[in-house]
Amino acid sequence: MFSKTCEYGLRAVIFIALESNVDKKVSITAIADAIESPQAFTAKILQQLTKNKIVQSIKGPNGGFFIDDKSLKTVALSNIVAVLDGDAIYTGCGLGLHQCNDKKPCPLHFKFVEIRENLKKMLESTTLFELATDMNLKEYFLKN
Amino acid sequence: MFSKTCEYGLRAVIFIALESNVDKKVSITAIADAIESPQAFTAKILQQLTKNKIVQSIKGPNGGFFIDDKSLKTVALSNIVAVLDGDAIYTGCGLGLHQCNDKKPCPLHFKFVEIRENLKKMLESTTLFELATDMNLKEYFLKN
DNA sequence: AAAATAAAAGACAAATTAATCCTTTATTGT
DNA sequence: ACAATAAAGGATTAATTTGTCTTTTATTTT
Ligand code: FES
Ligand code: FES
Repeated sequence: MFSKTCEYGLRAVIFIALESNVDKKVSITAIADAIESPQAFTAKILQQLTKNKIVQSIKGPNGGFFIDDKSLKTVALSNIVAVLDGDAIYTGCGLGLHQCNDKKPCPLHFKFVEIRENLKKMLESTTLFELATDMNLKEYFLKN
Repeated sequence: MFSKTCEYGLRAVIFIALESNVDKKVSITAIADAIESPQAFTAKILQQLTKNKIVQSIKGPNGGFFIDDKSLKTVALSNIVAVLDGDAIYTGCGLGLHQCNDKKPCPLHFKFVEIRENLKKMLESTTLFELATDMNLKEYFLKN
């Protein structure tokens, strides 16, 4: 479904969101440990997300990654996926045609678009704030 | 969503199904041309599908690929995806946890499982026969 | 100012996926 | 039997994704 980059990215951001919710910044070491991902690789991913204003970062002692209150409420999972995997998942043809198109549909088009739209809506409607608060109520895991 | 292998495989099989519906066999050249895919690569994919009894093949003049009437009715898209991409798409965690599990769910689990199940059901309920007859009624495309 | 900390940046390396090319095997028609 | 046809099989190459390692830049504490 998603690339490894995107999987690690989503997990990392969710973890940062959780900590940001209690005003903590987290280092790349702490993140890689919490989500059980290759540290250097995860650092690269967070670099991209920082450039794209999904997360914020501060260098030096007591620095680290965090997400400001506004972003926490406005950033949805769809935004993260768009940055890391592009929008093929939102607009691409399930059978790999160059153009997904109602007028020139592949045999799976109408069935596939339905699934794709549901996925899109789900990602768009899931904000970091929702996930962060939800994780305080129920037990969820970012590694296993 | 699917690998290139799977995309080409699905398109190829749908094309073969269409032709088999009118008792025609098709060569790898005709297939690659019809679905606009790299010929040698598509040949490899069909080799796998032949081994897994999704399609049948006959060598030599007047040979080619085809799908027998029984397979046409019993083979669903889910079977093709399973052969070419494995079942990660049916059982894997959306955030890439090693194990997707109701008891130790990732933060996206319950929302993601719903999407995943819908995709699974769609693929399971779409048979080659349905696609082949459907394509005779409405205009669908296997390339663009 | 110097040392320590932590992310950013850049250059590589490894692994996987996508794709090609060449040879072999099976089948058919002449 | 022989030439032609078409898939099967094997080896190789190319491209992309995944992952590592080292250096640089920014910030803070002493
Ligand atoms: S054309 Fe294939 S999904 Fe739209
Ligand atoms: S644990 Fe992540 S989808 Fe089930």
